Amino acid sequence: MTATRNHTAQRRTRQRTAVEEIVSAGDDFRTAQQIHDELRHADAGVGLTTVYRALQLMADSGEVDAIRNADGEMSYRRCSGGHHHHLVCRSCGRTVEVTGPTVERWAKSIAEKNGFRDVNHELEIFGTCSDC
Amino acid sequence: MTATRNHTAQRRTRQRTAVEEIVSAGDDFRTAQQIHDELRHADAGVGLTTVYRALQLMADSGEVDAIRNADGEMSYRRCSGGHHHHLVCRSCGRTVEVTGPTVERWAKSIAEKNGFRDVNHELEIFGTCSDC
DNA sequence: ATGCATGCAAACATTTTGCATATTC
DNA sequence: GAATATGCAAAATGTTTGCATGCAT
Repeated sequence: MTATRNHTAQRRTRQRTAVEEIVSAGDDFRTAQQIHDELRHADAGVGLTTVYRALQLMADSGEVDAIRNADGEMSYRRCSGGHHHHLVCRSCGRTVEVTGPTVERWAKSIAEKNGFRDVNHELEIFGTCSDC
Repeated sequence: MTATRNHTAQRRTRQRTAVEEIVSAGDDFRTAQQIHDELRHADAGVGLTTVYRALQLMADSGEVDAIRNADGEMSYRRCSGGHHHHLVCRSCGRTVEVTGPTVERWAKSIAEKNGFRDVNHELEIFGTCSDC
């Protein structure tokens, strides 16, 4: 058989590039709609549908982190690389990435103690930041 | 001034009781709609709107845990009391409640180290359970 | 030239709200 | 009897999909 195509053939389009640029530019989580607004503001001419689709693809490929905010909306942020968690200010929304071997180890061990394998976890810490 | 009423005067109604019973009966997270289905099935005669409202009140008062599932729907589960986290089998959905002073302390300390106050957190651990 | 990507509008799904009516206190 | 709770239908919200057209390859 011929070489297996990695995934789907990703095509480089003006709008997909625009979404990537906007996402890469920021440092915090933004919803698809916020990103669409910014693109609109920059006259990038990218439809909301396309933004949704682009972000989904980017999330699938691990290019961005996708989390769900308190309102149940998806938020996206460029991924800083490794595994990490988020410390979110519940007042202004400021986000700090945190990592900690402590939790990693704890989660893994408690899961295995319960007979779970192939473990991973999601952690969000909420608080009020110093500016608020 | 007259005594301040604690919150709103909660009234005991047939339907609110029915929701509480269904929630107390189960052990896993269910969406408002699933709970409504079960009530419907039991001919409890409780409207979907009421189920939503009842669950919101119960969540506010800490009577149930409310989390958002992967699809962004709210799920509710009777609260076993204290603060805890969930270990979820990604194959069969089995849920184990876990607690751990380790994470609690870690989350609190890392948050405060970043200048965050009034901290709380949400943690979900996913894995494959021994039965799967 | 081929076929994935786009974008509009419409479909969808979940949750919330307005308001008349029923029920609890 | 006063005030809250209910329930329907409709609104609101966020996201997805169908399909004709455009564009990258």
